[in-house]
This record gives sequence, structure tokens and C-alpha cells, in this order.
Amino acid sequence: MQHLQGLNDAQKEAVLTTSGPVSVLAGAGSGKTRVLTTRIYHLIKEGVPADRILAVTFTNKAAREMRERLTHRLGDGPLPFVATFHGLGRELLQRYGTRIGIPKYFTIFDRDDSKAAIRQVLKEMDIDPKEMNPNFVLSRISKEKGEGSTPAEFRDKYAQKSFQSRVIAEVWPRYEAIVRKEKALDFDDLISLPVSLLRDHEDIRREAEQLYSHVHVDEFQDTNGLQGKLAGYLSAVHNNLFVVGDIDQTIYTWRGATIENLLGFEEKYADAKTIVLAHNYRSTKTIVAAGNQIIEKNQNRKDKHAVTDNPDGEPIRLHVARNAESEARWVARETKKAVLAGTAPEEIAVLFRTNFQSRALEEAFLSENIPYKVLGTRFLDRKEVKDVLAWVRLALDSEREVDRVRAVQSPTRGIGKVTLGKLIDGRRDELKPAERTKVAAFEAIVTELNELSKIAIPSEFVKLVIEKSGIASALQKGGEEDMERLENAKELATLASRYDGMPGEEGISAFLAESALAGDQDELDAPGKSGATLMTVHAAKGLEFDTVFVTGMEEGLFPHEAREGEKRDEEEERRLFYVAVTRAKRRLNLSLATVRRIYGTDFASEPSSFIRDIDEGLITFSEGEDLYGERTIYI
DNA sequence: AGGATCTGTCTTTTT
DNA sequence: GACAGATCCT
Repeated sequence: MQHLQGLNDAQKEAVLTTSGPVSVLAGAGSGKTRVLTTRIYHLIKEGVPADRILAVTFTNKAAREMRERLTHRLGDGPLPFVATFHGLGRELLQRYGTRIGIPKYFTIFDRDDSKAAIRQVLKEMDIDPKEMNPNFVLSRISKEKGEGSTPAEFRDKYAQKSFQSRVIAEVWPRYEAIVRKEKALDFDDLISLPVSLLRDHEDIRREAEQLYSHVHVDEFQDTNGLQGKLAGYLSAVHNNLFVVGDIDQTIYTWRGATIENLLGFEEKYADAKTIVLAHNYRSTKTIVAAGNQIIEKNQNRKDKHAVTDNPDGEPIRLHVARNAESEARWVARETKKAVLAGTAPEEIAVLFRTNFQSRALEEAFLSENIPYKVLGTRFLDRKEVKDVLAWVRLALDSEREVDRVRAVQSPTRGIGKVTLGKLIDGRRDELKPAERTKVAAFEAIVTELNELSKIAIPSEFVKLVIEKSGIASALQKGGEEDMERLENAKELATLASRYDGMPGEEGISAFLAESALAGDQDELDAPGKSGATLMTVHAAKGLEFDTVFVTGMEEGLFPHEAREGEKRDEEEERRLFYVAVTRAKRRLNLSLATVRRIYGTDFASEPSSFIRDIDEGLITFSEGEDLYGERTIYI
């Protein structure tokens, strides 16, 4: 069995244990992705039909990479179904959803759409958004949905507790009504609806249990209760459930992830086999040692010690800068040095705890003329892109109100708040003749595009939308910035061309679904971009780089200070730091600023307590030139 | 109707 | 110090 070559004993065992429940506890850099792909390949070679194998990954990017690796090994043969939990949920709902009244073509509310809906509800209820933060309401509802709770259960349980809970109990069902009216589903629905579907409908469950004979789940430590259930349902008959994870890399508990799925695996499945992958193939001894030292400070974990045969490598560098700008300049210059010394720019990552830190870094990279890309500012979140997508959805279904409101104003066409209000309330007869003409013109465009959606291929259709909607001509009149926006809009057509092989509406619908489920890491694959990558530590999960900078190593920033009234989860912050450190293969740099500007005002900052978790002997120290004589830092 | 100007808010982390 | 929402002005 040639494909087993180069695997260690534990890895081989994981690949060859092809029946029954298996959990693999895999440390950072222990080759878990390789084990996963090899196992799937092995199953196929052993005669398991590819389409009966399921692999659930954490990001779309990871799914795409796995598909590529498998294609590489298998050639043109059929591939297993590889997707995120949300992609899997979508697939199941597409298959069975009509039986519980879910429309054949549904759209997916992203975070912004959901927030807008919450805002709308709060407004209807006459609640000042200052009193009730829509973000807070949404995250609370989202968490409840992630635990499988319903609005009614929530009301019975919490409504008496506090004013906030009372409001949420009222907002939630109204929010659901909006989502349903738009023939949409939100992120949580993509998990919770399949679960309730399988739970409540025995006939469907029987069918679904037969879909896959072997189920794989990656990053199992960051799954929530419902995701664990979903994996359980799909593997209930054959029990071939293979999960991979590392409790030390659990960084999404704030989103409802429970380590219990992984920790309780052996209890839940009595015949489960547990395999530990402790050998680190990624990093130098220095980095592995630092990782061990950091994570061992946590109490709530299982003892696990990573080892490696790699060379000692260079010491970890710690740089103290005067302020964020100075820190960024240092990072940019060190990046340049590394590139000149032969490191590929794609092998360099600059990490930070919070998104706002990217600004100073970006400016420094720009002024030092170093190519870079930023994750997190999603292409799909740009206004012009969202406008085009709204038009596309509206063209498919002219009933969609949220999209109609958006489309009618992009570009502006003399239809304002008042006219729109009359339209929404169905008071068409109150329109003045001039308004009537404008509305008719708008609706004619929508109708025309609807006809076109049935015959045009997806990429062509997106181009038509940009033209016919008037977005193109409006932006052509503008300056340089508008031209760039137009380019962005057109880029969407390029993305849509991936679906040109599918017929009209089906292709467009698949394209819309991918857009809605695209994550932060997917920016990495944006064509034509190269250079060092700037991103949050969360976004770096599952990735590896030759050289890593972890910036903003300051108390209150990393570990991040909890907001008032919430408790800070020190251990999760430390796991996050562990993730950051273990991304590095050869070079690890930490940096901090003695002054950090927050909301435009400067605050003196203390070095992060996490730095002290690493043995002093592993670190070399440097400080910014603009800091001379002021070295009073005690780390 | 839609742009210009002013104001208070906000920053964890995201499929 | 940016950015969205509210308010004012044309």
C-alpha cells in the first residue's frame, strides 16, 4: 500500500481503522489533514464508492484543498462530498427541505442581512437601538439556535428573568418571520433545520442514514451541540464516524462550540477507538517547546506533549515598539528582509487579535512597498458587490423585499423613502403619475432580467445585471474610486463563471449559495493576489507559514479584555495564542507597542502576560530605535 | 429625493 | 478616528 508510505504508526492506524467510531486527537502540525485525505483515498481504493463518503471541514478553503488533494490522487474519478457543516446543511435541505415547506430555491442571510432584520424588528417595536444593541440580540438568538432552542422555549425559560430577555423573546419570532418571508435561511438554520428534520421525520432519517457509509469531521473541537448531533444522525446506522480535533485549539466557544463533543466521544460511543497524534512535523524545536510551555498553563485540558525531530531553529524574537505605527513599520521591514533573503511572500503571515490592528500594518506595508493581502475585509461585503447580488436575487424572485429596497436605490432612480413606503404597504394607488412612471421603469428592468435569468449562463447573467440595472453607467460617470467599484462588480461575473456549466437558474442559485457561505479564508484564493498575508489569529486556524509575526502582544489586547459585564475566558485566549504560535514552521516573531491608540486616544500598554508563559531562554529581545532610553519594560 | 453635514457609537474573535 | 444614522439643506 504505497499511499501509507511516510506515515508514522499512529497515522497509519488512523488511516487503516476503517470501521467503527474513531477519534483522533491531533496536535498542531501533526499531519491530520494528510491522515484525513489518505484515509479517504484508502477507503476508495478499498472499494467504498466515493459518493458514499462524507468529509466535513471547518472552512470552504479547507474543503477545496481537500478536494484538490483527492483529485490529484484519484484523477478524474468521482469525489466524496466535502463541505463545511453549513454546506452540508444546505445540501440536506435542498434534498429534503421541500417536505417541511422550505422553498426549493432559498437564499442565505449573511451576518449583515440578519443584523438588518433585527434592526428592523427593533424599530417596529419602537426600541431604541442604543438601549438594545442589535449585535447583542443577534448573537444571543444565534447562540440559542445553535443549541436547538426555539423562540417559544426561550420565552418560557427566560422571559421573566430580565428586560433584555423579554425583548429578545419578542424580537426572535418576528425576526424568524422576516427571514421566512424573504424565503431565506440564516447560518444557524442551515444546521438546526436539518437536525430537526432528521429528528422529527423518521422516513427522511432512514433515507439520510443511507446517504453516506463513512463520515469524517475535521476540527471536531470547534463543533457545537447541533453539529455533533448532525454527524451522529448521518452515521447512526453504520457507526463509521471518524473525527479529528485538538482541544487545545478550541477557539470558538463564544460561538457555541463545545469541547464536550470531542471529550465525551468515548463515552457516547462505547466501542470508540482513540488515536493520539503527538508528533509535530511542522515546527522547529524552539517553536514546539514554546507551544508546549504556553498550553501547559491551561488547567482545563488533557495532558498532551508535542515532540519533534526538527532542528532547534532560531530563537523567537520579541520586538518592543513605541506605538502601533512603529510596530507595523518593524514588521513590514522584517518582512522585506525575509523576502530578500529568499522566503516566499506567501510563506509569511502577520497575525493580530482584532481587526482594527490591520490598519496600521496595511499602511506600513503600503509605504514600504511590500505586497500583501488582508483577510477579513471581504470582497463580498463591498457595497457595490452586495448591490449586484441583491439585483441578481431580485431578478430570480421579484417578491424579495430586502433586495428590492436595496436594488431600487442602486443606482438612485428618483424613488425615495416615501414612494418606497407606499410600495411596501401595497398603497400603489396613492402614487403620483411621475412616481408611477419611475416605478414602472424599475419593474420593467426586473422583469427583463428575470426573463434573461432563464436563458443566460451565470457569468453572462451577472454582466447583464450590471448593465441593465444602471449600476455600470452610474459608476462610469464617477471618478477613479467608482471605476474601481465597477471592476469589483465585474469581478463578480468572473466568480460566477465557475457555475457556467450549470443551466440558468440552477447555476445562478448555486453561485449565490457559495457567495453567502464564503468565509474569510476564501479571500486567500482571490486570483491575482500575492504577498504576505495579514489576518486575525482566528482566520489563521488550520494554516501554516514559514515565518509568522504575532503582533499586539499587550495586556488587554491579547489576551483580550472582556467587555463590561462579561467574564474574560483566559484559557480560550491562551489557546488562541497557542494557535498563533504553532502556525510557524521556522521563524516566530512577537511584537508589541508601548502605546496603543484606541478610539483615537492613546493609552499606555503593558506587555502581555502570555509572553511570560514562554521560557526566557527561547527569546531574543529587540526594541525600536524611537524607544531609546525609555526602556522601562519589564516582561 | 438626495446630497452634505453633524453626531454619537464603537472593536473581539465568524461559519 | 471611522462610520453609520439622524438631521438639515438644496
